[in-house]
Amino acid sequence: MAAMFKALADPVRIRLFSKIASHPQGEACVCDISDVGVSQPTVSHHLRKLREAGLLTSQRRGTWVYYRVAPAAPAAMARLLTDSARHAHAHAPTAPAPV
Amino acid sequence: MAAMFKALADPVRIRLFSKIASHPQGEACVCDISDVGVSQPTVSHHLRKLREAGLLTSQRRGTWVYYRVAPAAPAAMARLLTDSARHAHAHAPTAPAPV
DNA sequence: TGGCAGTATCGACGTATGTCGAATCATGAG
DNA sequence: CTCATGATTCGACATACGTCGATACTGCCA
Repeated sequence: MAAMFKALADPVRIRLFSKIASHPQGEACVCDISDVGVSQPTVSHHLRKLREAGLLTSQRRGTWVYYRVAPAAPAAMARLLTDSARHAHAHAPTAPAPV
Repeated sequence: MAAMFKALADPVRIRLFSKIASHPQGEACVCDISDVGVSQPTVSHHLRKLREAGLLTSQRRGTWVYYRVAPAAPAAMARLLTDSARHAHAHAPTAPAPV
Protein backbone atom coordinates (compact mmCIF):
# COMPACT_ATOMS: atom_id res chain seq x y z
CA MET A 1 0.00 0.00 0.00
CA ALA A 2 2.81 2.39 0.85
CA ALA A 3 4.32 1.64 -2.56
CA MET A 4 1.13 2.84 -4.23
CA PHE A 5 1.21 6.15 -2.38
CA LYS A 6 4.92 6.44 -3.04
CA ALA A 7 4.17 6.13 -6.74
CA LEU A 8 2.10 9.32 -6.58
CA ALA A 9 4.47 11.09 -4.18
CA ASP A 10 5.99 13.12 -6.99
CA PRO A 11 4.53 16.07 -8.89
CA VAL A 12 5.68 14.74 -12.25
CA ARG A 13 3.99 11.38 -11.64
CA ILE A 14 0.79 13.04 -10.50
CA ARG A 15 0.77 15.05 -13.71
CA LEU A 16 1.39 11.97 -15.82
CA PHE A 17 -1.26 10.00 -13.98
CA SER A 18 -3.83 12.78 -14.32
CA LYS A 19 -3.04 13.32 -17.96
CA ILE A 20 -3.52 9.66 -18.76
CA ALA A 21 -6.69 9.43 -16.72
CA SER A 22 -8.26 12.47 -18.39
CA HIS A 23 -7.19 11.56 -21.90
CA PRO A 24 -9.79 10.53 -24.51
CA GLN A 25 -10.36 6.78 -24.64
CA GLY A 26 -8.80 6.65 -21.20
CA GLU A 27 -5.39 5.99 -22.67
CA ALA A 28 -2.48 8.03 -23.89
CA CYS A 29 0.73 7.33 -25.73
CA VAL A 30 3.97 8.56 -24.21
CA CYS A 31 4.40 11.18 -26.90
CA ASP A 32 1.12 12.79 -25.88
CA ILE A 33 2.11 13.34 -22.26
CA SER A 34 5.87 13.93 -22.44
CA ASP A 35 5.66 17.69 -21.90
CA VAL A 36 5.85 17.64 -18.12
CA GLY A 37 9.09 19.54 -17.76
CA VAL A 38 11.57 16.70 -17.55
CA SER A 39 13.58 14.77 -20.11
CA GLN A 40 12.20 11.82 -22.02
CA PRO A 41 14.18 9.19 -20.10
CA THR A 42 12.83 10.63 -16.88
CA VAL A 43 9.28 10.39 -18.19
CA SER A 44 9.88 6.76 -19.06
CA HIS A 45 11.32 6.18 -15.59
CA HIS A 46 8.27 7.67 -13.90
CA LEU A 47 5.86 5.73 -16.07
CA ARG A 48 7.70 2.57 -15.13
CA LYS A 49 7.34 3.40 -11.44
CA LEU A 50 3.62 3.98 -11.85
CA ARG A 51 3.25 0.73 -13.76
CA GLU A 52 5.25 -1.26 -11.19
CA ALA A 53 3.04 0.15 -8.44
CA GLY A 54 -0.02 -1.15 -10.22
CA LEU A 55 -1.49 2.24 -11.05
CA LEU A 56 -0.97 2.00 -14.79
CA THR A 57 -0.90 -0.63 -17.49
CA SER A 58 1.04 -0.35 -20.71
CA GLN A 59 0.46 -1.76 -24.14
CA ARG A 60 2.60 -1.46 -27.23
CA ARG A 61 0.80 -0.85 -30.52
CA GLY A 62 3.26 -0.49 -33.33
CA THR A 63 5.69 2.30 -32.70
CA TRP A 64 3.82 3.80 -29.78
CA VAL A 65 3.26 2.61 -26.23
CA TYR A 66 -0.10 3.40 -24.69
CA TYR A 67 -0.69 3.75 -20.97
CA ARG A 68 -4.01 3.57 -19.16
CA VAL A 69 -5.12 3.68 -15.54
CA ALA A 70 -5.47 0.36 -13.73
CA PRO A 71 -8.58 0.90 -11.61
CA ALA A 72 -7.87 -1.54 -8.76
CA ALA A 73 -4.97 0.26 -7.10
CA PRO A 74 -6.50 3.76 -7.10
CA ALA A 75 -9.70 2.27 -5.72
CA ALA A 76 -7.85 0.65 -2.83
CA MET A 77 -6.07 3.91 -2.02
CA ALA A 78 -9.31 5.89 -2.19
CA ARG A 79 -10.98 3.37 0.11
CA LEU A 80 -8.33 3.79 2.79
CA LEU A 81 -8.67 7.57 2.59
CA THR A 82 -12.44 7.75 2.59
CA ASP A 83 -12.70 5.24 5.43
CA SER A 84 -10.31 7.28 7.54
CA ALA A 85 -11.99 10.57 6.70
CA ARG A 86 -15.44 9.15 7.39
CA HIS A 87 -14.38 7.75 10.74
CA ALA A 88 -12.72 11.02 11.66
CA HIS A 89 -15.75 12.98 10.56
CA ALA A 90 -18.02 10.84 12.71
CA HIS A 91 -16.02 11.99 15.72
CA ALA A 92 -15.30 15.51 14.51
CA PRO A 93 -15.19 17.98 17.38
CA THR A 94 -17.03 20.71 15.45
CA ALA A 95 -19.30 19.07 12.87
CA PRO A 96 -21.96 16.61 14.10
CA ALA A 97 -22.48 13.37 12.22
CA PRO A 98 -25.22 13.85 9.60
CA VAL A 99 -26.54 10.26 10.03
CA MET B 1 -0.85 17.45 -3.68
CA ALA B 2 2.32 15.43 -4.15
CA ALA B 3 3.29 16.36 -0.59
CA MET B 4 0.11 14.74 0.70
CA PHE B 5 0.81 11.49 -1.11
CA LYS B 6 4.43 11.64 -0.01
CA ALA B 7 3.21 11.85 3.57
CA LEU B 8 1.58 8.43 3.19
CA ALA B 9 4.42 6.99 1.11
CA ASP B 10 5.82 5.11 4.09
CA PRO B 11 4.48 2.00 5.81
CA VAL B 12 5.05 3.43 9.28
CA ARG B 13 3.08 6.56 8.46
CA ILE B 14 0.25 4.53 6.95
CA ARG B 15 0.09 2.52 10.15
CA LEU B 16 0.07 5.64 12.30
CA PHE B 17 -2.57 7.28 10.14
CA SER B 18 -4.79 4.21 10.20
CA LYS B 19 -4.37 3.75 13.92
CA ILE B 20 -5.39 7.32 14.63
CA ALA B 21 -8.31 7.17 12.21
CA SER B 22 -9.67 3.95 13.72
CA HIS B 23 -9.12 4.94 17.32
CA PRO B 24 -12.11 5.62 19.62
CA GLN B 25 -13.17 9.28 19.66
CA GLY B 26 -11.22 9.61 16.40
CA GLU B 27 -8.12 10.70 18.26
CA ALA B 28 -5.11 9.03 19.84
CA CYS B 29 -2.23 10.13 21.99
CA VAL B 30 1.29 9.32 20.89
CA CYS B 31 1.74 6.77 23.65
CA ASP B 32 -1.21 4.77 22.27
CA ILE B 33 0.22 4.35 18.78
CA SER B 34 3.98 4.18 19.41
CA ASP B 35 4.23 0.42 18.86
CA VAL B 36 4.84 0.52 15.14
CA GLY B 37 8.30 -1.01 15.15
CA VAL B 38 10.45 2.11 15.27
CA SER B 39 11.86 4.20 18.07
CA GLN B 40 9.80 6.88 19.75
CA PRO B 41 11.68 9.84 18.19
CA THR B 42 11.03 8.31 14.79
CA VAL B 43 7.32 8.10 15.59
CA SER B 44 7.35 11.77 16.49
CA HIS B 45 9.17 12.55 13.26
CA HIS B 46 6.56 10.71 11.19
CA LEU B 47 3.69 12.36 13.02
CA ARG B 48 5.26 15.70 12.29
CA LYS B 49 5.43 14.87 8.60
CA LEU B 50 1.79 13.85 8.56
CA ARG B 51 0.80 17.02 10.38
CA GLU B 52 2.85 19.25 8.06
CA ALA B 53 1.17 17.62 5.08
CA GLY B 54 -2.23 18.53 6.47
CA LEU B 55 -3.36 14.98 7.15
CA LEU B 56 -3.32 15.24 10.92
CA THR B 57 -3.90 17.84 13.57
CA SER B 58 -2.32 17.77 17.02
CA GLN B 59 -3.48 19.10 20.33
CA ARG B 60 -1.68 19.04 23.64
CA ARG B 61 -3.76 18.24 26.70
CA GLY B 62 -1.62 18.17 29.78
CA THR B 63 1.18 15.70 29.52
CA TRP B 64 -0.13 13.99 26.41
CA VAL B 65 -0.43 15.10 22.80
CA TYR B 66 -3.46 13.90 20.87
CA TYR B 67 -3.57 13.50 17.11
CA ARG B 68 -6.65 13.28 14.91
CA VAL B 69 -7.30 13.08 11.18
CA ALA B 70 -7.82 16.33 9.32
CA PRO B 71 -10.60 15.46 6.84
CA ALA B 72 -9.83 17.96 4.08
CA ALA B 73 -6.56 16.56 2.80
CA PRO B 74 -7.63 12.89 2.64
CA ALA B 75 -10.81 13.98 0.88
CA ALA B 76 -8.83 15.83 -1.78
CA MET B 77 -6.60 12.82 -2.34
CA ALA B 78 -9.56 10.46 -2.56
CA ARG B 79 -11.25 12.75 -5.05
CA LEU B 80 -8.27 12.69 -7.39
CA LEU B 81 -8.16 8.89 -7.21
CA THR B 82 -11.85 8.24 -7.68
CA ASP B 83 -12.10 10.70 -10.54
CA SER B 84 -9.22 8.99 -12.32
CA ALA B 85 -10.57 5.53 -11.66
CA ARG B 86 -14.05 6.46 -12.80
CA HIS B 87 -12.77 8.01 -15.99
CA ALA B 88 -10.60 5.00 -16.67
CA HIS B 89 -13.47 2.64 -16.00
CA ALA B 90 -15.72 4.51 -18.42
CA HIS B 91 -13.20 3.67 -21.15
CA ALA B 92 -12.16 0.27 -19.86
CA PRO B 93 -11.20 -2.11 -22.67
CA THR B 94 -13.12 -5.02 -21.15
CA ALA B 95 -16.20 -3.38 -19.59
CA PRO B 96 -18.52 -1.66 -22.07
CA ALA B 97 -19.66 1.85 -21.27
CA PRO B 98 -23.11 1.71 -19.64
CA VAL B 99 -24.27 4.83 -21.51
C1' DT C 1 18.35 -3.35 -46.14
C1' DG C 2 19.12 1.12 -44.11
C1' DG C 3 17.52 4.87 -41.76
C1' DC C 4 14.46 7.07 -38.62
C1' DA C 5 11.17 8.17 -34.87
C1' DG C 6 9.43 6.57 -30.44
C1' DT C 7 10.71 4.20 -25.86
C1' DA C 8 13.35 1.98 -22.64
C1' DT C 9 17.63 1.03 -20.07
C1' DC C 10 22.18 2.21 -18.03
C1' DG C 11 25.48 4.71 -15.24
C1' DA C 12 26.37 8.62 -12.52
C1' DC C 13 25.47 12.54 -9.69
C1' DG C 14 23.39 15.50 -6.05
C1' DT C 15 19.78 15.64 -2.90
C1' DA C 16 16.19 13.91 0.08
C1' DT C 17 14.57 10.52 3.35
C1' DG C 18 14.19 7.15 7.31
C1' DT C 19 16.42 5.81 11.25
C1' DC C 20 18.77 6.08 15.57
C1' DG C 21 20.88 7.84 20.14
C1' DA C 22 21.50 11.81 22.81
C1' DA C 23 19.87 15.95 24.36
C1' DT C 24 16.11 19.23 25.20
C1' DC C 25 11.51 20.96 26.19
C1' DA C 26 6.86 20.59 28.56
C1' DT C 27 3.87 19.27 32.09
C1' DG C 28 2.25 17.29 36.36
C1' DA C 29 3.41 15.05 41.00
C1' DG C 30 5.52 15.03 45.40
C1' DC D 1 11.90 23.38 43.79
C1' DT D 2 13.03 18.93 42.10
C1' DC D 3 12.14 14.93 39.83
C1' DA D 4 9.79 11.77 36.61
C1' DT D 5 7.25 11.00 32.38
C1' DG D 6 5.71 12.10 27.73
C1' DA D 7 7.06 14.24 23.48
C1' DT D 8 10.00 16.89 20.42
C1' DT D 9 14.35 18.45 18.42
C1' DC D 10 19.18 17.80 17.00
C1' DG D 11 23.11 15.70 14.67
C1' DA D 12 24.74 11.96 12.08
C1' DC D 13 24.58 8.08 9.11
C1' DA D 14 23.21 4.76 5.32
C1' DT D 15 20.09 4.29 1.83
C1' DA D 16 16.70 5.65 -1.67
C1' DC D 17 15.13 8.81 -5.10
C1' DG D 18 14.84 12.13 -9.12
C1' DT D 19 17.35 13.74 -12.78
C1' DC D 20 20.27 13.81 -16.74
C1' DG D 21 23.12 12.37 -20.99
C1' DA D 22 24.48 8.53 -23.53
C1' DT D 23 23.19 4.33 -25.33
C1' DA D 24 20.36 0.38 -26.82
C1' DC D 25 16.06 -1.50 -28.33
C1' DT D 26 11.58 -1.71 -31.28
C1' DG D 27 8.92 -1.27 -35.25
C1' DC D 28 7.64 1.43 -39.44
C1' DC D 29 8.74 3.03 -44.05
C1' DA D 30 11.28 4.01 -48.23
